[in-house]
Amino acid sequence: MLTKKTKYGLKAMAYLAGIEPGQTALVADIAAVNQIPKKFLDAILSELRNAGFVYSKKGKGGGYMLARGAGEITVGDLVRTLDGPLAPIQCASKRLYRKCDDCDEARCTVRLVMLKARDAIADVLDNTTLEQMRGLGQIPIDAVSESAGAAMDMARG
Amino acid sequence: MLTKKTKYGLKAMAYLAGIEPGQTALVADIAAVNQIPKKFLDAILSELRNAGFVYSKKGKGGGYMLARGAGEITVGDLVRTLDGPLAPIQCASKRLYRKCDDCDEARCTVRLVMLKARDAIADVLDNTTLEQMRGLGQIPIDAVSESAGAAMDMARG
DNA sequence: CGAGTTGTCTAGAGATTTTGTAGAATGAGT
DNA sequence: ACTCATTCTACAAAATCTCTAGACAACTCG
Repeated sequence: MLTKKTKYGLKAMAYLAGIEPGQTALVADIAAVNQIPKKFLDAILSELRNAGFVYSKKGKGGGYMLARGAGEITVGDLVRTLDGPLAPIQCASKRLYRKCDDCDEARCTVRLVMLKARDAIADVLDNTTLEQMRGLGQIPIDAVSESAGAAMDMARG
Repeated sequence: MLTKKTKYGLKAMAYLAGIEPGQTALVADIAAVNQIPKKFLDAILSELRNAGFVYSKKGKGGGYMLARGAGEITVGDLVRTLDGPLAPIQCASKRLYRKCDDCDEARCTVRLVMLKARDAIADVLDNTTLEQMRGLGQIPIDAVSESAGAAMDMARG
């Protein structure tokens, strides 16, 4: 399960993807609209800024904006930044791999299953950009929940 | 990320799936072979027992065995029992759904993405049985007799 | 029956992570 | 100067995770 921090971060990024390009949004506004504690969101956006996803400007007329186009930021990368590896267990992670100390890796069947789970998760999250995520809000719900594959194709298209 | 508890539980179940049908395994042996703290494993197996996945017998000659065939127990159900929902966020869960309080569900794009992630995860874990998981670990025989074989022999006493 | 074996249950300790808050500092604009 | 808004450091309550202790209950064997 993702932490609230990650969920808040994704919602904030979706918000930023929705404002006019070149405009900035205030933390206070993002927090109010999405029901996120303001100070907590401060820290989250700060982290996203250090990771290069958003650009910030202080003072009057300041605020946050995306550092790149919404079509060039994937949900997968945001989740990795805020929540850590996509894989269910770290020894099954590809980008944030770390050896686990309680089993022999080559023969650990749990790891082999989780490797497949990781690929399935990454296939969804790494192929969904902020722009596509926003687009999901305009699709009738039953079309999304009905078939993951069909929805994916739509999102990719 | 899954907790260690879940990982331990899966490893223990894989172990039980590997012994002769009708035989029991001691907690102490499962713990030793898989490097799991014995008392912790006690609690985990107890939970799996309450959930109906394993059968236990007290006293001399006792121990644990699978309550059903290894082909009838899915990794997904084990993970749900030990770790909770498969979905990255609970409002995107199907079997363990719970409303989230910080957003309007129908329009929450984060939820819609995580619904697809959930489907992808469930597609892997619900379609992988303990038997299939064990199959993933099939390796050359000479490699087995080395350390795993010795450990197994030790475990069977 | 009695002794040894093995799982069961309750309780909780210790560590870590999560979810925030407070308040001063920094930089930008007017 | 003054205000606005992000940034930084520090902290703390709450929840969760990981693991242990110890008494207890059920079982087998002789």
